[in-house]
Amino acid sequence: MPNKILEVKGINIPKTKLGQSKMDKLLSASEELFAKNGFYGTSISDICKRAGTAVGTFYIYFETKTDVYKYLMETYKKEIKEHLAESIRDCTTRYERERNGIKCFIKYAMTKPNVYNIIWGSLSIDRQMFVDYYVSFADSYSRGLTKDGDEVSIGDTESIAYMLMGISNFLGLKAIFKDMTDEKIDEMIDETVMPALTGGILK
Amino acid sequence: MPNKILEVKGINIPKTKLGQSKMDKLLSASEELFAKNGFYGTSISDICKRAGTAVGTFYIYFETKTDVYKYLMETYKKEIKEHLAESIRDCTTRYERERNGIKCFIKYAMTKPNVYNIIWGSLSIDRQMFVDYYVSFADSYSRGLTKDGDEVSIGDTESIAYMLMGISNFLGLKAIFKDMTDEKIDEMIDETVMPALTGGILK
DNA sequence: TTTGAATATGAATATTGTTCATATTTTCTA
DNA sequence: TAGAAAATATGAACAATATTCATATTCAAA
Repeated sequence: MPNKILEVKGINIPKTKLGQSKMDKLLSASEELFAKNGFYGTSISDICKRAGTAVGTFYIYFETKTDVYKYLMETYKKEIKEHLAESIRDCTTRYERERNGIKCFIKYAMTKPNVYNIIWGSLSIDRQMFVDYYVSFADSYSRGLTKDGDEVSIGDTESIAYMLMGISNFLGLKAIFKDMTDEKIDEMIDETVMPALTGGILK
Repeated sequence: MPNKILEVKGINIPKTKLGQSKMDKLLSASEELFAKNGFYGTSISDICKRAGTAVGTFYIYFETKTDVYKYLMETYKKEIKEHLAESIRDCTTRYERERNGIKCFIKYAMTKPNVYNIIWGSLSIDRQMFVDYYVSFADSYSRGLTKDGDEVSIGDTESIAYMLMGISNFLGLKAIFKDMTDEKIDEMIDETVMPALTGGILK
């Protein structure tokens, strides 16, 4: 649950203990209700009811309903980047970085299936948010791949980055659809995905 | 624009010329407005204004606003499957089928950038629609790969299918973000993507 | 303790998705 | 072709929603 409050446009950071507590409750309630009923299946009054606040309180901290959404997306983005950085910290080869990164991403997605709702759903809510998210992600990825250039297939690094992002994201989807366990995920990555990444998906 | 009317739950197919003309206009208006302003940025009265009908007319053909969305998604699904089938019809190797399939998908996405809005956005609107779409897509893909098993990397075919779907989808995203020309797309596939698919993304 | 800033509140407003009673058009039958 | 039945068109009315705002309460610093 969110405890460190991020600075995001459309968000008014509270300045007192009372305010922080109310905002925290509003954020948790939003996250839970968005996960259960979706963005548009959740009304502000639903959120406020669960958070134990009046509707007006919501609008002290969030300028619009979309802004809570943006805030949650920013939270996930930050969490994913931190998890990924941590997961590849001690790796010495690109192979290891990819293996750990993919496993990490999928396992994160499993604990928060809501990431897809939030990130992909942003296309319906605020296209620019969606574009910024993936462009920024592809940029970091691309830089990393360029550094490890001698361990990566020839060609345009940015395209390779998009390919790898696509692989992680869709394997995450599969894991969610099939409700895979951590063991099943490891098995999939070690026995199918990594061999395909090194030996080629097509023979 | 939609001319052959699909049978979809929530849709009432018109039985007269007048009805068909009205429904066509409502569908075109919906498609254009969803593309420009998104599903939730478009109101029924917006759609009806543009289509030149009364609001009540909308509800003769569509039970809810979400049902127009479902209808458009069904249309795209059908179109994509047809385009893909056509693009790989004369191929003799898996390599050719993948190359043509990926190019075809990306170019289709370029002509209708709205596909992502519709298909990925469906996560926010009707999760089951989204799941059904990709599960059914993965199933077909998987069956195709199994048939060509000797040309495909070892391991679980279904996982490979998800990897390849991820690759196509994210390269399509890149093409849209960067507004790539057909030539640039061909270049990307031929010089970066196909070598990575056969030689391995990681060395 | 005092005082201004921060916060809380929920009734009021404008907009939306949806319904429905009524009017018109189309199709089919006699 | 007449005319009845089915299909379609219409927009005012309704319930639910996101957002605003005037007022009341609480907080934090002096």
